[in-house]
Amino acid sequence: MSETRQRIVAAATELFHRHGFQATSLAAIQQHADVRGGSLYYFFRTKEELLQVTLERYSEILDEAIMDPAFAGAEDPIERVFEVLGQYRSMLVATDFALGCPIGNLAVEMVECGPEIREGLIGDFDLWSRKIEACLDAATDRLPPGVDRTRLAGFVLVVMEGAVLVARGRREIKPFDDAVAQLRDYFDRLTAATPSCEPDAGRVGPDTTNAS
Amino acid sequence: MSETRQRIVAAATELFHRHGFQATSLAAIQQHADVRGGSLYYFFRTKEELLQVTLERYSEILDEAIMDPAFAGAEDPIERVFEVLGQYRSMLVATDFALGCPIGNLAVEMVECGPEIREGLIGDFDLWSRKIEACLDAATDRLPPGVDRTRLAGFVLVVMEGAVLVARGRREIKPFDDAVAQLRDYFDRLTAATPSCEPDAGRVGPDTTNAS
DNA sequence: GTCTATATATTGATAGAC
DNA sequence: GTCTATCAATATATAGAC
Repeated sequence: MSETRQRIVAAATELFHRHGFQATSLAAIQQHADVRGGSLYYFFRTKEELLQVTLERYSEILDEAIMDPAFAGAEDPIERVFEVLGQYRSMLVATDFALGCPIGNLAVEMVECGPEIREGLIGDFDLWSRKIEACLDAATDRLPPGVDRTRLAGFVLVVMEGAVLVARGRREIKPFDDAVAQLRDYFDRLTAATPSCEPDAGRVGPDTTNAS
Repeated sequence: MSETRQRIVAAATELFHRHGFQATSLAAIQQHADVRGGSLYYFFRTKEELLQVTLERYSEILDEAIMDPAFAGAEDPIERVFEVLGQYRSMLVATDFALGCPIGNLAVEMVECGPEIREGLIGDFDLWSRKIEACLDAATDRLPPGVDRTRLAGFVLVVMEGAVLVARGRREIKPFDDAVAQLRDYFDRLTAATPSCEPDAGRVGPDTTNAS
């Protein structure tokens, strides 16, 4: 693995995340990677081929930057799900909403693209969902018997992407926090739900709904 | 109001929605509006100024294309919320995932932009949320007493944006349908919830969770 | 108001020296 | 492998005739 190639991928990874695919020129990538001239084409035939490699790199970063620190922040599997959301919150606030979800951004931007890009996006979405689903699997006994955990994990992904999108659009963290609080209320009701009327069913109260 | 100007705005409205802001050239807009040459600059000083007008136009289209037909499809206020989501589903399927939410797309794409664009995006988000909130207000008696309906309306927006984003990224409608089904389950649990243990609390069962 | 013609900058990509 | 030099296309925006 050439060290030059790594610098190019690292630069593309960051700039595509920050500015998007179209808004990032190859000249900017070359400058950021300290590679002069068109020697970028020695490693990648087109800009889209570079994006393809970047999408594979994002699957590695997902663990390093999101999942590992989130899982280290909590033992409880359901709390880990919300720790993951907390990682995105931290990224939004720390960068003043400059950085959102790189996969979500590209899913919006790459309307017309080759099949390789599409497969990369789907692969990253799959990876993300599976990590969350594993948490839900570990909490099976606290969820209602009939819950489709794959579907619920997909719902967490949808809420994360939507919350990041709206928060970045509005440039304020409140809509993100509100969405997470609402998802928390849903999980509270799921974990409190019981087939019949049992003592601790009283947790389904109005309080959890209004928690800020 | 010049008729030429209207044609330009209509062309920009469609092309920005379909291909995005950056991917739409002014030449394409001129061609689509049947306006030759740079006479576009008689009405708009910059491309971003044209986008600004387009954002105002989207607030009108929201009623025409989404809210009016959705509200006509159901009398029940909560059903109307899900009819709104159904409108986005129809748009995704009918266009083979080419058209998503124009506001959501621009919220992702317009990272660095002038304050006018930001205000336009926020205004459109506000308008959308208020329409949903009005539905929730009409269903106050069926929701738990303490529910923050503004926050719940924001959650519906987040789920819609996230569901459209993931469905378009994956190019399949299933993640959208799954997210809507999960939101439906949440609403079922909300409307079934009662302060204490009452007869019809049995609706909080495992069945609703697995409904496809 | 609408047009033609064009300025100016930047884009992704290529050719070829070393 | 990495560089310099450059191509051809396209972008936004402007000037000025009619």
